[in-house]
Amino acid sequence: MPKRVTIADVAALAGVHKATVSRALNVPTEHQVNAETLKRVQEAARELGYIPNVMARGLRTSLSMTIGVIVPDLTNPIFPPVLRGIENHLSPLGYTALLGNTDGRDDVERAVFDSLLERRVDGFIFATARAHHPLLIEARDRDIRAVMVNRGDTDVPFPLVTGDDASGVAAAVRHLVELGHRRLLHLAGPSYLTTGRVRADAFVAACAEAGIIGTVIEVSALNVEAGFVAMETVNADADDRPTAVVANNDLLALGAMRWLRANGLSCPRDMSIVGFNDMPFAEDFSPALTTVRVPFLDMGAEAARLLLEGMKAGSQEPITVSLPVSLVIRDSTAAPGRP
Amino acid sequence: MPKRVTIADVAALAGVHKATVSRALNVPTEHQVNAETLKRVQEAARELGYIPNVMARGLRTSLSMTIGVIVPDLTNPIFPPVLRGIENHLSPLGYTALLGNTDGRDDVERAVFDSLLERRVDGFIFATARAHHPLLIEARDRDIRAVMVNRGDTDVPFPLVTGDDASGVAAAVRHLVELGHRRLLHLAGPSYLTTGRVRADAFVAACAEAGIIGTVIEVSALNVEAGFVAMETVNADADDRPTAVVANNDLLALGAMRWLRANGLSCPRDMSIVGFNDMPFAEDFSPALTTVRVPFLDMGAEAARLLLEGMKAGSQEPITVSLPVSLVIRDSTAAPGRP
DNA sequence: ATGAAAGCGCTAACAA
DNA sequence: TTGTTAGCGCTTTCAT
Repeated sequence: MPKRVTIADVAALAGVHKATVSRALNVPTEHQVNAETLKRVQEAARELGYIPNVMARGLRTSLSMTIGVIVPDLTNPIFPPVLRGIENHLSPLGYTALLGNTDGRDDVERAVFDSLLERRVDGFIFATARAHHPLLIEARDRDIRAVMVNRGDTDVPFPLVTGDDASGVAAAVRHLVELGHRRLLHLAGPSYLTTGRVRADAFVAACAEAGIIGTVIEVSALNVEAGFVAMETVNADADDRPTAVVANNDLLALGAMRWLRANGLSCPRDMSIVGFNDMPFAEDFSPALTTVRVPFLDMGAEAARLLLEGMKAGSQEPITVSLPVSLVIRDSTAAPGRP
Repeated sequence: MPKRVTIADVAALAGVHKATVSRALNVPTEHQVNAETLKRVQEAARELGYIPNVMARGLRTSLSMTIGVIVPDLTNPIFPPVLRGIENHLSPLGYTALLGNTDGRDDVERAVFDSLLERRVDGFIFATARAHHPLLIEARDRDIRAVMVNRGDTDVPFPLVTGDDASGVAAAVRHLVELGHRRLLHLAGPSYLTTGRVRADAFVAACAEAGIIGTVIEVSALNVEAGFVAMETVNADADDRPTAVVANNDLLALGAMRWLRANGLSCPRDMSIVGFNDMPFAEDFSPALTTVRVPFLDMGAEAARLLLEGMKAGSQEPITVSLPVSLVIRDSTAAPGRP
């Protein structure tokens, strides 16, 4: 809509050829331009309010300087920090992130993926990986540069940036055992998600090591409702019900809290709850949630770094970068039977 | 990275001219192509895995089919729903949203704005408007199509989509008065934000109408810390301290809650609190927050609709669309002096 | 209904 | 150091 000033206009005003303008206005080539000419071009550009056209440049260089970021749902509070981390790393390098939500649906993810391909993104960051994900397999077959974040795929050789889930769960179990808990319940994420499996395995292992009883229930989805529903399988009145819950994520933990309330039970007096992620405002929940903090900002930044590295190298090692997590103890955990 | 199939390859395989392929593959022109040819082209495209190059198309049509969305900070939980609303409206129409965070800094916003201009976005949605915003004035001078969302500018004629703030605040005050409160405090947003002023004015008006005492404190920023800090101006021990707080948004309300806790006071027994926005998980706070629900998803969708409408029309009426809000009563409000 | 030709704005060889 | 030339992949007159 703004009147379009092109490189030709700048060239005319500066009295040089288009190519010289191009050279002058691009950092990597500006040094091969006479200092005076450079100044003249820059002034002409400023005077005309010249704004380079990234589409034209991209067409010529076959580089869009954009990265496609595919997430299940941006309203899940863990993803904004990941995205911010990605952008923090990309922006200074001239890259822009193109966001796509899938709502957890394969057909939507396909559409998003295609749309991003049409925009010729230079690489992808997937937060939607799962076991044997067809889309990731296709991406690999197309020889696309990509990185997975948070969750991984079981059989696709893209780099993965994740939190140290096993340590996190182990720390949570240890914390509960130290408080005196002996019957734990794990609200496990769906087993087709690597986070679901890894954390469940770690839970079982940690319980075994501590010599206590650890039950696992697999939820149907990673949201508050699913957490509530999963809790309905425990008998609220039984004497041998679990005294503490380790949830696959904070949303499930929230669901468990709501279930307690709905059944006239109190957290942590009647049951302790530990979440995972330390999502924003977890400390403001009722009660403040004990949870495992995952460094999502760093996670995003590291994913972006790794992707760019792979793009530059022209090839990618399928390494897994595991970021340290930490247990944040708040008010949702206490010794069993005590407020 | 994927091997690049162009329209020429498709043309060759289908045995037609490039132009025919272009016509066949674009919905608005496909009808001017012979049915048989059309089929042949589509098959060739599919067989080769042809993916149109949006950059090339954009260069030719000078349409990028992208919309720039500028928000202060995506990790503020009210913005993801707005963005989702925008995308929900844009995607089916072939548009993509390009997101930019400003962190509330003018220089960052400038950079984001410029970067979006370089990408030749077809229009803007600003969630960063404020009184006399220089950037918006510049946007208007450049004859750019834009819409403001949530907050407005005082002197720029772009359409604005907002919640019905005045009604929301009035409902909150009425609710508190009905509970028996007579001394209210308003944590007002910065006065350079239209939301800050509009809500503060509505608060004063509502208190006047009810014939009660309404004090206003202007906070320095719209976050939890600022809410906490602002509350430190009230004397926790005084008998005539306010019995209820109406906060400009949920984050400030949260800050007020933390201040109560820090001062050994209880909400709602010692002080009732009403937020604004009904951000995600407001119902899980401690206590569950009474607040004014704003339809952010609709807000985003309406902003996108309005923008596209203005783009098509070639001109924009500076109308204000005010979306209805509703008071959601939870546990943070009660009669004064009672639990 | 289809083809021919031009050109969107830019960069990258190659010359000079 | 600067200019010349060509072309990235697509759409769009204008012919046919």
